[in-house]
Amino acid sequence: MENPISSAVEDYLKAIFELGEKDIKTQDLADSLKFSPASVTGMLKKLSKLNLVSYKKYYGVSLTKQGRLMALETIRHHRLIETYLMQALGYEWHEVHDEADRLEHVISENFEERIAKLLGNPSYDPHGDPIPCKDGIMPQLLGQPLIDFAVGTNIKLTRITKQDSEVLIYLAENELKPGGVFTIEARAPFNGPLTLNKGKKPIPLSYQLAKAIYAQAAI
Amino acid sequence: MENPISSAVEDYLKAIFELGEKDIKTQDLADSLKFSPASVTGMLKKLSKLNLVSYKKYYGVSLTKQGRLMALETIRHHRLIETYLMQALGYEWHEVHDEADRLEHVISENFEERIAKLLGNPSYDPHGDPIPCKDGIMPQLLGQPLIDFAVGTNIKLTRITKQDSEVLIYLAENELKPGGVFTIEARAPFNGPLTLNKGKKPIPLSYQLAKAIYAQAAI
DNA sequence: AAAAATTTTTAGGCATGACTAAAAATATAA
DNA sequence: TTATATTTTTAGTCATGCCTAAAAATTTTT
Repeated sequence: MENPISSAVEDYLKAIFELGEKDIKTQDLADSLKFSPASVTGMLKKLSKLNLVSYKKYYGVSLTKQGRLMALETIRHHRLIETYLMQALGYEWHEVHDEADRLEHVISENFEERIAKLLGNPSYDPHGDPIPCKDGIMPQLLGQPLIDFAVGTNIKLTRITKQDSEVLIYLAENELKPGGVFTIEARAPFNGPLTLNKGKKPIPLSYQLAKAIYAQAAI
Repeated sequence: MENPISSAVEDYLKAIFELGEKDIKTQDLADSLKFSPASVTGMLKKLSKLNLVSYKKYYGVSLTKQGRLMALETIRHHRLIETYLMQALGYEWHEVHDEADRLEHVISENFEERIAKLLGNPSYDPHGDPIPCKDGIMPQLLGQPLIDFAVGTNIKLTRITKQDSEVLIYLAENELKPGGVFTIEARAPFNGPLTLNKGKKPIPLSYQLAKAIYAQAAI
């Protein structure tokens, strides 16, 4: 009767959470999970029956309070694990995501607590993503997209919202990670690339990429 | 066509390996895995088709070379993880087994290598069980069962072949773990209990338990 | 060696969770 | 507003891997 939650369910809840507050469309979920829309519909019915999701046919889904909490727990696992892999096991930035995607479903409360404590209960992971607290409270998102800053501004990076290996390797090579301080050197018109500088050589970033990198104004 | 190996398959291979060299009976496997004999038969047919096992109906199973290597890899994962959990995360002895049983199926080669290196490529886990090398070579088993030693002998514990929480808690409380040095103080006749001593108070061990604890003669 | 007991296998089911193809609903265009 | 296009759902499959009940093979007893 009281079945344990499967990783499939956890993946759906996480994906719904990450698609936002509004009513999520079947298609968007299917794209995000790389499943067929038909499969998604099937699972949504199941999640609905489990009261993890509120689902209106042809209209969209959103998480119930319970489903949201469950999504947050998985995300907490994921982000703690990513932090731990880098901090304690010397993983590179681009290596952590896939590993965390598997581990997040199997670690115990015990494991979670131990690594959280060891890391000093961090509020942000190595990408600058907030790590939800155990009570489901999410630390605030820090910063705004790079493209929102004027040329000449000094900024401190807060968050990188990309996880493609190639991008992360490029960024890591240029020390573009949360905490890094740079100046916005230039910005080409018509959604052209943006150039950062740290005193060394300038670092060009495509418009798309600059939209995915968040920062705060710095001294 | 080329499917990834499931954890179910890994569990079967591990169980077969741990039941020994000889032809393993369906019933023994079923008991060990806590599945019905019918389910075991079904899976054995599948493993046979995958060339992981050589299976003769009504007779028994044993691992093929390939299956053995796969079993050893899972066991290596398990034992490295147990070692890591205690050494790096401060787990208690009795907490590691279940956690390792879940993690062993999902960690990457990368993870395995990193924790192995961090631990200094250990050859034995916290229970004294040998950790297979990556090439499938198993370090030798150390020691003999406690009941093989004469009263008065000084012994060094090498291996505890039990994983019941309660037993492990009892043993840990009395510092009975691999490396511990004791004297065999007494042994009751007719397969009665055995008493160890370390200068403090004597530690009684049931015959059954004493059979499951291995040691070497010490100074 | 035949009968009885035990073990193992076969047969048939079920839950999970993916898929494709076709039907139905909704949204867009004419 | 009707026709067309798109999205979503339904219907039906399939693989995995467990289960129980019954049949078949093997082992033990008499």
